[in-house]
Amino acid sequence: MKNLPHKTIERLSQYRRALLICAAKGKTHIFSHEIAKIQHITPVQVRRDIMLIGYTGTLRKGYNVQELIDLIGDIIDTKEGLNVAVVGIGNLGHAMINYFNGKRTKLSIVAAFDNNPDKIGRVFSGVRCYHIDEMAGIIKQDNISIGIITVPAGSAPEISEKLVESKIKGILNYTAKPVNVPNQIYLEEYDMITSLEKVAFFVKTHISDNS
Amino acid sequence: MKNLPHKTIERLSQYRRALLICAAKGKTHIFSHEIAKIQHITPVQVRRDIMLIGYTGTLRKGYNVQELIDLIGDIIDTKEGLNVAVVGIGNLGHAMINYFNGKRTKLSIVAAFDNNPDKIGRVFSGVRCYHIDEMAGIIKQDNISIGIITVPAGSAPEISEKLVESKIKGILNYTAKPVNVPNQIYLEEYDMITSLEKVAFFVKTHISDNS
DNA sequence: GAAAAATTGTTAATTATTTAACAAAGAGTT
DNA sequence: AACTCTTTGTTAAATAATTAACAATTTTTC
Repeated sequence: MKNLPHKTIERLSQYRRALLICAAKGKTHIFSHEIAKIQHITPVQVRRDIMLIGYTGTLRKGYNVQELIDLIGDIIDTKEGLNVAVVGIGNLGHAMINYFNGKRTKLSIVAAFDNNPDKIGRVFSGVRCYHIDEMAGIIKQDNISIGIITVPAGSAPEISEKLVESKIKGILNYTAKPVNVPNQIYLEEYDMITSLEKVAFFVKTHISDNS
Repeated sequence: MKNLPHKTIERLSQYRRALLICAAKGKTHIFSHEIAKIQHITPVQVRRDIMLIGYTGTLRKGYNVQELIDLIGDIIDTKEGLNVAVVGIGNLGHAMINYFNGKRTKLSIVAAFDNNPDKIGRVFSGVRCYHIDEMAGIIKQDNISIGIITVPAGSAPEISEKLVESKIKGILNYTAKPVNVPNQIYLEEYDMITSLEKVAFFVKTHISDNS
């Protein structure tokens, strides 16, 4: 169980989300093919992922929903939780904060940063916005481990540098501009234009090869 | 050159973005290792991707920036372009529209849909918002091929169904809830919580194995 | 003009991920 | 109690993606 594949990690997060919904509906057990259906993947893949984390279901009854939720939590969460900051309170940053509001998770967005004076000091969906220059101080004070970059693409490198200086541990960069960070910092980049262009490509070539 | 790997498609989109910036700066040629540096990948991978699309650089001079931009365009764009609609004008939908504004690309967001009466009829960053019930009509009339779902997770299945009925060809689902579509429709799903949980996991296990 | 350095293009090897195959075993059926 | 069906867990095979290795060739340097 030492080295889980990256893809498995992603799926575990998704399984958990689906399982929480099932639990809320009062479902106590679930089959691999049911999870698979929800996630549009194969039952084998679900079973294999679950095998990798060392959980065992009951033959002909499936997996215990709550146990599986808890186990996934043990794997992907930290006990104490991690604090997160959003840098850039535009629409995207705001969406990010809203997204998390109410989601009970071990990840909490505890601060936001921007350089627009109109935003400094205001509280957005429960998250206070500070000036970017206060970043190092707040990140230390609030023990923030992860920074989400949602500024305009042009400012991304500068922001990422500031996050690095502030001793951040992980960065999620949502701008179209790739940033460079020392490699003890975990960096994940995602860009919506690429995704849309990818969809466009497959629409163009009318390949329909996803489940 | 028939079957490009999915990952290559994504990278081509990213290369092009980087190349456009280079071109704007007046750079006429670029080496594989320069592109690699920008994208944090290896030069071999860049060369291999470029090989796959059948382009050939000049030994010791690198690739012609403009030619490469044009060729990538031939591959991932359609000649006439494709029209896109955003469903759900919350922060995320709004971010999506802004993101695209001014980006010269063969993809145009030409319509938005929402069910909030306050938004119907308004124009957001140049994109008119219609009621969700008008979807089928507008999608047909404006020849829209791709739908981006940015509604609250709970409404995703319903919206996706409406898009399918409207004969959409590709869907990009940004909600945390996976949707089911017939498989001649290309579906791409992305969910920010999963990404953030993934970063958290790798921060937790302080693995620093990305370039 | 020979040698060294740089850089592409490509095949082969490696690694990562998914899928197939199937044994094992519980539950229901006759 | 034998038979059938279902579903898990796991090994093996297949597929996909990345990386290594290196020949070929142009430019630069001596």
